[in-house]
Amino acid sequence: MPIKHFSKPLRARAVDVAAKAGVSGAAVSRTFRNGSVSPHVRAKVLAAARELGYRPNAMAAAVITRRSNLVAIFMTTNTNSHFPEVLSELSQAAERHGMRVLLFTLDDPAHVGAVIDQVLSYQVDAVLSLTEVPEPAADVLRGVGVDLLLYNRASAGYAANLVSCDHRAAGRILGAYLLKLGHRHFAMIEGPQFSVLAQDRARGVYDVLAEAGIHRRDVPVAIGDFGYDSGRVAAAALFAAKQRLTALVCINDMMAIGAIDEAGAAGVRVPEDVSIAGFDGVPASRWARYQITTMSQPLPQLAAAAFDVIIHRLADRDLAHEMRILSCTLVEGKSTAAPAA
Amino acid sequence: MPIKHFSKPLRARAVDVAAKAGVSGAAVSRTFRNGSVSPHVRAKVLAAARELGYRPNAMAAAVITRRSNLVAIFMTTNTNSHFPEVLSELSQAAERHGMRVLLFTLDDPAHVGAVIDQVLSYQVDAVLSLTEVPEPAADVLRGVGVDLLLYNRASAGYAANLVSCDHRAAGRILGAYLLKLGHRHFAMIEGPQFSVLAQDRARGVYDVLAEAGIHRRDVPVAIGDFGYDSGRVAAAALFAAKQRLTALVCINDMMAIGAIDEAGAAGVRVPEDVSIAGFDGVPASRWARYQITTMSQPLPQLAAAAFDVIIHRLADRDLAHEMRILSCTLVEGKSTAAPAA
DNA sequence: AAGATGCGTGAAAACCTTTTCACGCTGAAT
DNA sequence: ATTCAGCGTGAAAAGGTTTTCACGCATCTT
Repeated sequence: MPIKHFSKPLRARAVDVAAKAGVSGAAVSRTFRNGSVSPHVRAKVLAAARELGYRPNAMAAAVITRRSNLVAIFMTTNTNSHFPEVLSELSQAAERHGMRVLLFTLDDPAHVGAVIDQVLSYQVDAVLSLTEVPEPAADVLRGVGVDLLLYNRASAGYAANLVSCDHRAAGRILGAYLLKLGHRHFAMIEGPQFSVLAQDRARGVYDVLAEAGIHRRDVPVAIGDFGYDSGRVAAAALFAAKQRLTALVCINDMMAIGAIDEAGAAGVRVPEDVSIAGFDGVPASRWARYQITTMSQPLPQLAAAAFDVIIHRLADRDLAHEMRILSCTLVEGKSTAAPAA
Repeated sequence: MPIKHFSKPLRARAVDVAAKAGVSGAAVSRTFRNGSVSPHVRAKVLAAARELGYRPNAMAAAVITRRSNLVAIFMTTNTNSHFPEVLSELSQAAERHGMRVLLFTLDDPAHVGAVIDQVLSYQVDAVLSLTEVPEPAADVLRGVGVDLLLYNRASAGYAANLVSCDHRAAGRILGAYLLKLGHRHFAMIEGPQFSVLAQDRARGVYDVLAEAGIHRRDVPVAIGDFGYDSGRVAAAALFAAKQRLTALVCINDMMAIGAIDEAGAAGVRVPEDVSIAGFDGVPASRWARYQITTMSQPLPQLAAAAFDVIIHRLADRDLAHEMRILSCTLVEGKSTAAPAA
């Protein structure tokens, strides 16, 4: 008679509830899984369960169901701007769909194999990644039939599901807004080369500028790394240049904030001398000091869409890859205005 | 023969590996759990496992082991300041101890019962909370023998494990620093009444001020809600008051940032006219524009200590409650200086 | 009145692992 | 030469659930 002495206070099992209610274990299971049970039996089961403090064992259920109701979320330390909001939206969206969030940090590239092992060991139903997933890892997931959903990134080189914003369109909208204000002399703080998201935003801006007859080569560019400090450095370089400049587009809010602070230090007035705009809609963009004009991302809708896709595909296995692209909305702050005459 | 048609590509089981390796299932289990296996058998098992892409099923293991290696983390939407760092530190610390993080949002008080049900259903080994846990919920956890660890909060009314900073001592250190600079005219932006953490910090400051002969009633106070805007409003009120003021202590960095911005708007120079200091050490406190003097929290050490406690108690059940208090360190920024003569 | 239909129910098989126990073997102690 | 301890191993039980299947019973059709 193996496995006998427990140190934990042992919890009630379905069979205990069944005994107490005078029904079979199957009835208990059906009651908790909304199967068809007569109201009479259901009441008895519920009463017994309450009395015993019974809670179904999700682990045991997962073993037989082959569904854990777990979604792995991949994050990085060096995380994107509005992390708390994103994570809490996701966790609540998960909860609404009866799923739970298992969190993994995907920092060390050498370690990603081990993470994948853990993820699969826990039988997650899907993986949602806030960060790049190396192709080999994605291959492993596909190999065992676990869905991978890229969250708010530009699509990877390989096929995967995608829920993201239309960053290029956001670039167009922001560019158009500045053009409409009357700006003709632009500069840009772009993101790292590898960031497709950053490239998309920039491309949108350039598109609409080109349509207005402003050539890309006439737009001075500095490159940043998405961080505050790099925004300051980049802005300093652009301000120092001789070229006339009335509108500075920063590829994310953090760098826009750095740029505004640099403007303050350099005696450049915002928005009187130069308009500065960003992307993201991070909380700090709304601080009274900054009030940045920015393209804000629909965080709750993104999270909802993500679980929509996940649930959808879980129900209807082997569907084609799904992509959901949402649009960003322009938030008119006080960092932009018509250029001086 | 129930349960026959799988839609998922089915994964290799231990018994499959055993068959391929020509050993028993027990040997496979022992190999993966570092039990005693001869090198010869271990090699055969590993080879077969690799070939089949086998990964142990953590769910099935949890059922029989009664250990899930899962730690529930409770967060809130309206989250504390350096959330990304905290969460990534915790997730990595968990990984180092062979544990995984299951994330829950504990926003809606009416909903906390349901969350606890889920937590227990997933057989988590411990709960680590970044937020207040209502006493009834804590009681339920204690009732089933699941450890509750309060993370960076002042202790709750009830008994629980605690890993936190010595906020009162931090208050003392910061107060002493300002006194040493020569300040005698203080004001304070405190936190909400209900926040014991905020009260602790304030108490520390008042303690050291009193020892220097400055009475609490001579320190003007404004109350904020930890947010940027409330920092501005509070600072505006204090600047407007007649009373002389050379040092403004804000109970967290976010409000200190608001206060600095308000000073800028009100024509009060920092630190020439007034020194401003905060608590936390959030990333924005290091932005070139602010460079706040602040009491920084030892985030990595906190996370490590948390899992230390969890592992420790898991190994040695029914130990007394454990408390680990770490100290904060003073970061001298540029928002403080000796008062003008 | 006889058959068909439907629904709620319980017994038992199934899910995938871990752990106990007994067994055979080797090498040490008597 | 015998007993003893120690170790690696496999068979089988255990863990807590879900699901199938068959069965009884009531309701509906002709």
